[in-house]
Amino acid sequence: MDHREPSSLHARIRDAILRLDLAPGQRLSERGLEPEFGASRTPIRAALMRLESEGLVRRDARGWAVAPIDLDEIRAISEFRETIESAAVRLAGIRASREDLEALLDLASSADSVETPENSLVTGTSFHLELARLSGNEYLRTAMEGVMTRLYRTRWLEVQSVESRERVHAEHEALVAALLVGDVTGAERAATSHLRGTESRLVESLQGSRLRLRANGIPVEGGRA
Amino acid sequence: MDHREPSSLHARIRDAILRLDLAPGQRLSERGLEPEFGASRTPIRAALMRLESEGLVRRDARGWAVAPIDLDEIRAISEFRETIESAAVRLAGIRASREDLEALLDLASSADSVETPENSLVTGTSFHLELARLSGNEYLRTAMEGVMTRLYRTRWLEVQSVESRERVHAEHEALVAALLVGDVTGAERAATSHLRGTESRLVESLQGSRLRLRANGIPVEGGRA
DNA sequence: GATACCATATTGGTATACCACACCGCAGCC
DNA sequence: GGCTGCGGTGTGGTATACCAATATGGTATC
Repeated sequence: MDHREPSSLHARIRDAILRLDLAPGQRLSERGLEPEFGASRTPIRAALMRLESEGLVRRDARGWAVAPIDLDEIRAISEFRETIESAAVRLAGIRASREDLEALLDLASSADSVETPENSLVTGTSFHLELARLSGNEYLRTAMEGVMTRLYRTRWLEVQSVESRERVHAEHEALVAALLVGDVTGAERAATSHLRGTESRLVESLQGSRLRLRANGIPVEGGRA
Repeated sequence: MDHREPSSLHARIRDAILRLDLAPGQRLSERGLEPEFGASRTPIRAALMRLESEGLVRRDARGWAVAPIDLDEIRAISEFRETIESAAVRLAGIRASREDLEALLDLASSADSVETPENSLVTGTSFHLELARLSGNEYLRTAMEGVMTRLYRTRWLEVQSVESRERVHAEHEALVAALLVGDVTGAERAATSHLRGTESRLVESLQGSRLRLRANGIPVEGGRA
């Protein structure tokens, strides 16, 4: 690290996991993380417990491990997400002000989200999180946050190609456009088809890259196909 | 407690909160809980952190406090719950086996759930949790668990009258009955109207008992009415 | 050569000492 | 009499020592 570290320990370990610096499935030990993150066991333990509740880290009889990427889990989360997101769209359609929606459109239209995978990932996350916030329901927002966190690592695959990034970009814009003209059912439909397309492409890439990921030492569990 | 304590520290503090032995809003200190629960700060701290992630305890600049009961939050959770529950019913209608549904009907029909407030509370919680489990989606189940936990304390009010308990009992039976004959939309409708009725009665009782609760030193925040 | 056993290192779990900060009350000064 | 400053007390945050359980690897024996 060449600059100071303003983030909390939790945020730093979280980022290491989300950026795949800590590989899925990798075992972690509290003492082993001490030198790496320059903290003692107590705060590291606290961070791990919080990460456990966010689904990024697991604890078993043998100790801690970075949560593996599991195809069946991805499918279940995607299904859950569909519920959350369509409720969020519906409520946002009722409650969001025009200014809110225009700000959301700005976010969705942000051109540089297409430029790099990381931009696309970050902007896409913000978009869905902001949409959930506009539902006016804090619990929907929190649920969406959990979903985005749990899907983040696999979405690295989704944003690799510029075509994918452009498609996501366009679908986000279309969704907000529908909301802006008061077409809530259209927006819901746009959200659902966006998610279904995204999920199937995600699962496909994941299946396609299982061998590659495994070759890099990243275990990929589950998956019927 | 007249019997040994097999439960984890987390479960014991959780129960104390849910049974209102620890009052909503009450401040907690890590050292203060040591003698009360016979553990040292480290595990108490761990339990508090977990309870924080479950929404039963809060942390602010001044320290820890039992989460207050807030009318606006109840409304938001109820709205969130409607989303979760109707998705759960729909998926359970698709995926649950006949045996699963019959077991659920047994649970819903259990006569002693009407007898005492505590029975009604416990059985009702199990019912909705089991229903969510039958959705086959672990994330829906977890979300339902969070919802039931957050609503548990206010539901003490709902289960006071025998009429309430009987009504809940009947509505649960009707919901499963609809699922058993394959009437998924009917079951969804039953769930939604059940929740809406429950919520409005809940909020009403809560408003009605604000003064009483406050008189007992239990703070009740929020509420437009 | 295989197997059983024992020493050891590593794990998370717990207890506790110390720290910095913040609030509160009392006392002394203006 | 009121205001200001200072000390005491209580808070969570951190570091660390110790414990029990377990996995592991090497060695000795059969």
